[in-house]
Amino acid sequence: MKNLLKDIKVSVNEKIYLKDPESTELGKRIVEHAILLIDEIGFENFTFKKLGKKIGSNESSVYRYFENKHKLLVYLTSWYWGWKEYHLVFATHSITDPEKRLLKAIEVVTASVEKDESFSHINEVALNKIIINESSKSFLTKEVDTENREGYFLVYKRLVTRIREMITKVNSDYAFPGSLASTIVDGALHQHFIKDHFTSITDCNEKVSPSIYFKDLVINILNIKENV
Amino acid sequence: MKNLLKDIKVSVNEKIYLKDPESTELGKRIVEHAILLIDEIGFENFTFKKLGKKIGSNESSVYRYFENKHKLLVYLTSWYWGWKEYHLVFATHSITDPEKRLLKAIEVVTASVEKDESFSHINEVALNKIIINESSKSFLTKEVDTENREGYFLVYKRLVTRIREMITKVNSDYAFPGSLASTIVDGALHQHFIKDHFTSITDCNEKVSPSIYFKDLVINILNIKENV
DNA sequence: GTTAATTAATAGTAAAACTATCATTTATGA
DNA sequence: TCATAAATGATAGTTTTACTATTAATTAAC
Repeated sequence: MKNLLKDIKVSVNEKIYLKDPESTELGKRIVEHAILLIDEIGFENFTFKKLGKKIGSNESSVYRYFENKHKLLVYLTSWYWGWKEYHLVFATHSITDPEKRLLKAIEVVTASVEKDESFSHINEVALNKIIINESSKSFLTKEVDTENREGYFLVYKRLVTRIREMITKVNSDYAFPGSLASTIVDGALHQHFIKDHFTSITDCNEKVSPSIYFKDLVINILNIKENV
Repeated sequence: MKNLLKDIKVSVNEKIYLKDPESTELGKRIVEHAILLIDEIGFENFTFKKLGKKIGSNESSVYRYFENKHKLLVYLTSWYWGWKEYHLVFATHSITDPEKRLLKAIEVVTASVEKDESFSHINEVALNKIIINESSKSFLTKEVDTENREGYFLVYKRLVTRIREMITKVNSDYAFPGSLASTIVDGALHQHFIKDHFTSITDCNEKVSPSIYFKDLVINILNIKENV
């Protein structure tokens, strides 16, 4: 699977960038080091000036690829969810049993990225940390409705929709498949965050992953039989 | 209940502010209009200069109460969760049946604030909108561990802990009471957000509230009998 | 009614978040 | 391979943010 995924280009909505960073060497360096720098100093402290310095390039050059750092964050989250979607599709397409399929899907979307799969220039481990710590800032803005209309969050919504459909396949009587699917995706990021920072309010830790918690949750809610 | 709650002072960790805004008229005006202004223009666009102008006062005066706008946000979220905690305690303390108690607690923490209860100078409807849209920014920072050690998030964690304990009372065999409690509190905010902005990925709407979804979820997970 | 505390007004700084211009390097294709 | 276009780099400049410092004016307290 790793090899198959290696050569896939994750496609991101063209409106998010001014110039496709995948189209040039500089663009790739910008994305590569933006990920490392945001992970290192946090999104609030991240600036294009610092990024320019880090890649031995210029602030103004970065501005030719992304309007501002918010758009860059939207780009990174969109890329991440697109990448997760590929993993999900690959990991589940050969599974015919709906229950097994759903559980595998949950495993994929709730799992944290442990080692860099070297998908081109992108460090997925660092990117995953950014998604946990920063991604909600990409939509928690006053511009969310305009940007949503422009399609900035399509990949994310499509991923949630895929899980919703799998839930419905398992139990068509369940009344809240969409809410459950969005709770799993958002909730997993939240559990990952609090297991690292607010340990007292979660049961997740090194041994019990958010995956285990959410699979158990879904098994209970949808009345999946034990021997799946 | 409304009258009882009216005279309670929600206490916020002293380290969060430089000078207690509840102690002076100006302080109250700062908090009152900060809530309205952040709700209006969003946290990113909010500045102490704009707030000073709005209250006919000075930027420098605001700085005497709060170090910066981040601390002000921490203050507001802490106040909100303290206020919610009072509601939860009042609404549940007379209920002896653990299952009914838990469901009432979930109702309280997942419900959106529909009308201003006029708790002194604070507009709870606007504040609730801020909690939905901005509150996660208060802990999604590089300083989260330091600030957590200083007790900035104690009220929030205590509220989650109360729900965790209620869950355990209902079903002591359930393995993830903490994760479930935190999922409910965080997940409810998320459902409120997406029902307003990403309608395609939720089943919540004007008729189906996040409360209904989460109560059903908990009933299923903890095997609560129907006639509660 | 004096003194202390609080608030208001003003000014100033450093950095962020850009925009604009022009020089230089690199790529393309006739 | 030379000319031209495109991309990048360097520099400078603007506005706004996020403060700090100082002093003046109010208000409160004893």
